[in-house]
Amino acid sequence: MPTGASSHLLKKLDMLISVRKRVKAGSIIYHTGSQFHAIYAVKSGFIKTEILHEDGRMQITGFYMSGEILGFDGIATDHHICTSIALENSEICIIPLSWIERFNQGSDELQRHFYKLMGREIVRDHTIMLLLGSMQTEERVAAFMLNLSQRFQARGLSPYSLTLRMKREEIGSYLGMKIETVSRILTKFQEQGLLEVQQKNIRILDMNGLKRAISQSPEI
Amino acid sequence: MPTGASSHLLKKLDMLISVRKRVKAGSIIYHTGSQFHAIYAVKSGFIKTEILHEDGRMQITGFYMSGEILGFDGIATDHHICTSIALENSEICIIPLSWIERFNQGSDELQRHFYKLMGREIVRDHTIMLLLGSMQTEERVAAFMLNLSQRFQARGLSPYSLTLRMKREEIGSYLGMKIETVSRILTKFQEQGLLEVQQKNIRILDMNGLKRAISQSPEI
DNA sequence: GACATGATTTGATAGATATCAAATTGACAT
DNA sequence: ATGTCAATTTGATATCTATCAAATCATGTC
Repeated sequence: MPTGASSHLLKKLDMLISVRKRVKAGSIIYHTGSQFHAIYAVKSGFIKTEILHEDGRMQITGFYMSGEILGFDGIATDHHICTSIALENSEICIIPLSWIERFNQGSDELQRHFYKLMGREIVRDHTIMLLLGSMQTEERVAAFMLNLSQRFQARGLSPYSLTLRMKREEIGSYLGMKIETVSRILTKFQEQGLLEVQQKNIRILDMNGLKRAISQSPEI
Repeated sequence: MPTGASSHLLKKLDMLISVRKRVKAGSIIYHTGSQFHAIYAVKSGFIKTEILHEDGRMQITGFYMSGEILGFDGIATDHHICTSIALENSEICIIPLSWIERFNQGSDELQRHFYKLMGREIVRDHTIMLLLGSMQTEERVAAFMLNLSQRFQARGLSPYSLTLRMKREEIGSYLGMKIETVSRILTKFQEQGLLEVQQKNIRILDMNGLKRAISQSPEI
């Protein structure tokens, strides 16, 4: 899974762009159907994006933390297909479309960076498709924890001590399973000595064990 | 689901680019790990892309038909994360990265188009994530058939008569289910009078019935 | 501290899908 | 036509996950 820290570009953007905004936990950054006019870089905090099907079904499509960029879902149609909501008090950088286009005219490098950022979103999505389409629930949860661990580590935090900002239900939605299943698997991992679970605080006790939990597919 | 016909840009590209190539059924257009240097527009035929997990698991991430563009999975890391294989004799346009960048310098409109094309891939991926994460197998198959139907229609073909270019196993991989399940559901749909199935030829008998098959999720 | 509320966990059971095995079909070469 | 091989379908069963119900826990309020 991609670590997601796009430090190189973000440093550039940081110098160029200073349209920062604070968003409170629970507040909506953009919602489905709204006009697309910017992408958003997370400076601090935790953001989720979710997509809604006509029949009312909803699925969380991503969790974004500092250094990651959301909002690309609006480019294709000029309207966002997702809703993005802050999971805690967060700080975001607003990067208007017009800026992107203007910068691109001037800089080959920046232009290529934006392509890469979008490309990263595509890679991330494909990884999730693989996860949802061909892994079992335990494997998905293990992959999720390892992914979070890597992203924490990429930010200078401990890869062994995770503070979840989302509810069990949101993990379940993201991973395509019910809340009870998430809970049971966390309990099981704890019993196996892979994790220590205390509400939203997860301690990874056996990193290799978690990795093994992914690879042990029934087939092959 | 997105229809995927990006006729507007493709007409432009058609005039600008004439690096066409014929690919035989079964041949690989690019493979996982290979250097990214171009994206590919399908002129005719049918292409699949698949992603491979370290432990050997494989999943098909997309089927591409005329007017659709593949290869964006390589932009993020400069190396493709998918392998793309022609499902029948096909014709593709090779659009080198260098051309894209050169064009963008000159034309705002083309530049925006490329962003939109990548954005479309992201929307497509999110739709599949929703499908894999929160639909049951019957609903997924129904959604798949309706999606194909729309894409056939967008190309001037009958939306009621579908010729599948992929095997049942490939449908299963794409939809996150086993081949037997695909087969059983097609049989069931046929018994319900929704479809007429003759090997790879599908006739849609009840379009609204298929749509209803998607929306009837157990929960609301 | 007792209470109210929402989140999470746990248990029992039902339902959906995978697995395994076998039969059938189709395409193609001989 | 006949045989061969791959693809597909079908059936019986096992496994996994969801569902429903209840208990427990955490948090904030009075």
